[in-house]
Amino acid sequence: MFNAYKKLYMSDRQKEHTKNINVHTLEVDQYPKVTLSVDCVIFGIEQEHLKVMLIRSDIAEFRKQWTLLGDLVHEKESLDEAAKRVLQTRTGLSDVFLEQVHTFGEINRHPSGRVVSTAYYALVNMTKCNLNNYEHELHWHAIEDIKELAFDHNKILNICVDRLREAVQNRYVAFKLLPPVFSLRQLQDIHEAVLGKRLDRRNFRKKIISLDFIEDTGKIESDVSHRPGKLYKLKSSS
Amino acid sequence: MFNAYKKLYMSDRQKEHTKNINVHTLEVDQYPKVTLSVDCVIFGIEQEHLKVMLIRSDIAEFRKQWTLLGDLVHEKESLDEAAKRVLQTRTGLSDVFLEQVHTFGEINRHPSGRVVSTAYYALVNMTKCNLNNYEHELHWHAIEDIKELAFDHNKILNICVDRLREAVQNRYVAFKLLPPVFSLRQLQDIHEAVLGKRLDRRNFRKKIISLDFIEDTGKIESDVSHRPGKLYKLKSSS
DNA sequence: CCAAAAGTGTTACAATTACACCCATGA
DNA sequence: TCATGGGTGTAATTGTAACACTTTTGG
Repeated sequence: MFNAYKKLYMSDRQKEHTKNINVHTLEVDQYPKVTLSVDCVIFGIEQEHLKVMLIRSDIAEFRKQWTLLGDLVHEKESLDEAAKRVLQTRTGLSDVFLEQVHTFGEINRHPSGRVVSTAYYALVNMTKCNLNNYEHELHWHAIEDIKELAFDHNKILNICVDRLREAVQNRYVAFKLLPPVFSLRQLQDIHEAVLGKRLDRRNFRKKIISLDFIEDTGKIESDVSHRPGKLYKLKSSS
Repeated sequence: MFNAYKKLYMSDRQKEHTKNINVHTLEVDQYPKVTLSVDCVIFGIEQEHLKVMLIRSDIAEFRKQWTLLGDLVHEKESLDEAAKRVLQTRTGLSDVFLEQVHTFGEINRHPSGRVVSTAYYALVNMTKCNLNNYEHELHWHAIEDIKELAFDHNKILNICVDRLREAVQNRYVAFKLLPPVFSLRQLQDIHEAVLGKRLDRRNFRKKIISLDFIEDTGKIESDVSHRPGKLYKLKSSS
């Protein structure tokens, strides 16, 4: 009743205004639509270097420039599903670490028309990837060697690298790359590659063990030409 | 040449496959499009409580339920611009703290059809807001009192509250709410309201002063019925 | 002089960093 | 026996958390 009363005092212009600005009060069919894509920043580690998967663009404006792996979002799939699909198509992998980072909605970021793109990043085991690199030279690139990418992909890549580093340091997502049984050296190698710096072995061990995620299997490495390291596994509660 | 050679060995199915999955190699006009919206979680502080601006939905499915402030993204505006526009339209404010958080792309999140929505959050000075609450009951709600919202807006709100708390603690965004000259009590009140808990006054002062963002103006509060606090301002280097 | 909030310093605890020697293995 | 990397502890530093009394103002 109080609201009805107020409405009497609302000008037509105010009404019009209020009506038009709230999507949640209206049907959406007649509204402008845009093309949506996902871009996946697929990270892997090889020889203690953080690498990212790139492909050659062949649209005219960016001929021969490298780009991230992306695709348009289909009509009947969510953003997360689209990102999983791109990852699965390019690497053959599913069930890997994949997270949304940011959505890039500038009007002119794509030369062929308006494309809003949501960036995801993934951390995958490169040795398990099944690359389909017949066309467009799908390849891994060390991040320190990457020069200019097509579109706004340098920006996207930089944001995703920051996010990956944050996730490795604070959420220990590097565990997701490990085999069921692993040495602390393997884990430390991943951390060092992602962070791009060496870590103190003693402090690293102390920290990881204090997290109480892992337990000693009693087994050790074999076939190494030095003292073999202990092998650990995730605690069942993790 | 190496690539051309490889192509000879690529099956038609592989070619088809590779071509279709990379948006960056194709024109986009013929692709499926979706409706894009932004949802703004507009935070304010009143009486030491964190509040958020909500409005009543009037689409049938959610009649009378509260929703965040959203709108469709226009054809010629970026996501950031759309979020600024929503904020400006609802509060009359521009130049406030506003950041993108996450994009929600589930297929059935909106009952009227597919709407992908990018969530932003803002922290505004409630006393400067010029609310247009004639229709749909645009109002502030204390976050601890919020029950069920329309759409997936509880989820969006929760993620944005977490983000705001992180930003206040680690990036000190509460400074953005302060007038040019302020007391440490004002700053602490904002922190306490956002975090939902009391902070130790001595530790808080020590921490803030150690950041070296602010300097003493030499002035003190007036018109308070107790010992007046010192007034500070941001250092010019900040 | 009373009520209310401002201002202030020390101690304990936790987390992080720096650092050097011996050990187990394969070659 | 040598080269390689594994395994380990301690001390210094830094950051965080807990805690109580005196001061200044208005009423």
